[in-house]
Amino acid sequence: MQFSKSTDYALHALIHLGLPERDTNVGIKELSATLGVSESYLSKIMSKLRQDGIVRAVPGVNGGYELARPADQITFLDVIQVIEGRQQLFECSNMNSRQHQLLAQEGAAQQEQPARNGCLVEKVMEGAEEHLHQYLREHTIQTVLDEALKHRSHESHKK
Amino acid sequence: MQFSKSTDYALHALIHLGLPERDTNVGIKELSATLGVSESYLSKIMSKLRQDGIVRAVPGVNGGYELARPADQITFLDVIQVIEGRQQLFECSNMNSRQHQLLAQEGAAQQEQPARNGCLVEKVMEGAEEHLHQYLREHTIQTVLDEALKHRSHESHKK
DNA sequence: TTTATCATAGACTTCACAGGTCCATAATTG
DNA sequence: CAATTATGGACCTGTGAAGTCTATGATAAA
Repeated sequence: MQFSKSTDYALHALIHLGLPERDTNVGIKELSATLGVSESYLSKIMSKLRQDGIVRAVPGVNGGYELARPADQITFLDVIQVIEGRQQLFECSNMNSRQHQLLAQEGAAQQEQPARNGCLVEKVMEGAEEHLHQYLREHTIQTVLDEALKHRSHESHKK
Repeated sequence: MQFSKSTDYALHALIHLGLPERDTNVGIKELSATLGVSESYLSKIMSKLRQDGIVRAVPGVNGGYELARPADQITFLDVIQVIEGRQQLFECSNMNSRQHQLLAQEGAAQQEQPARNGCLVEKVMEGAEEHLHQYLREHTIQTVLDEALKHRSHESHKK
């Protein structure tokens, strides 16, 4: 149960694109050199980000990538869902086991409750996932940029 | 990024052990029949739970498993960490990339800040993980049992 | 219009691990 | 002792993460 390295690379790449000093397009060479990942592998990740409208890409000389929208409108959840997919964190694998039938016995016997209300374990997990998502929606690429710049200015202030 | 099926099985097995009607030990046969999983596979999961002190096991005739402590003291987090391991949700894979050096440049230049404060992306993720864990600590096997029994009594009340 | 530069997409490889089976062994009770 | 139950290890298989390589397509500068 861990986020993939691709998610790591994607987030770091987006942060690089969001740094204020560089307003022009950033090529895959610079990105891969900065992150320490191969160009070919990082390319696929960037492609995914482009397909989902997180970044824009222009080919040709002086081409490269740039953020498709302001850094404070790219949430951690956005990035994670693009790379990891949108499958839910937990999925009950045996909804017609004897256990689930037992836990819903009365309703089924009298046909009063035709809508099988799903797995109780799954419900708890859905709550957990929603909590997690809420947090990840509140944190954006800009959040990290702010933190980085705060450190910098704090250091240069001490000087 | 999904919890494994083993976690699913473990949680459902613990719920079965926590049901009030059965006070005696529950064998692997009954468990596997109830959950719809093979005995051999479920055995290994139960062994893990035993090694971590979640359940007790007694071999021999009329042996089986029982909860090692009250159901309200077995949290979802406990179970998940036993099965999935205790590795963190996110780990920055290239802490000495050019990007991290750039984001910590001033401090390094003047040697005033020898302690490299970790990756900023990782920090956000650690916050997310802590949120998730908090939720998972607040939900126990008893939480699900209560929910299940509430449904039952609600149904029989309508009758 | 050619050419160098860049992104894109697909095929392919490697490796680790989830998911699962099977068997031999040990412990317990009647 | 014998039947029953849990434990541990060896083993198999499929899938997906992680990564490389190559051919193709788009673009801008010369």
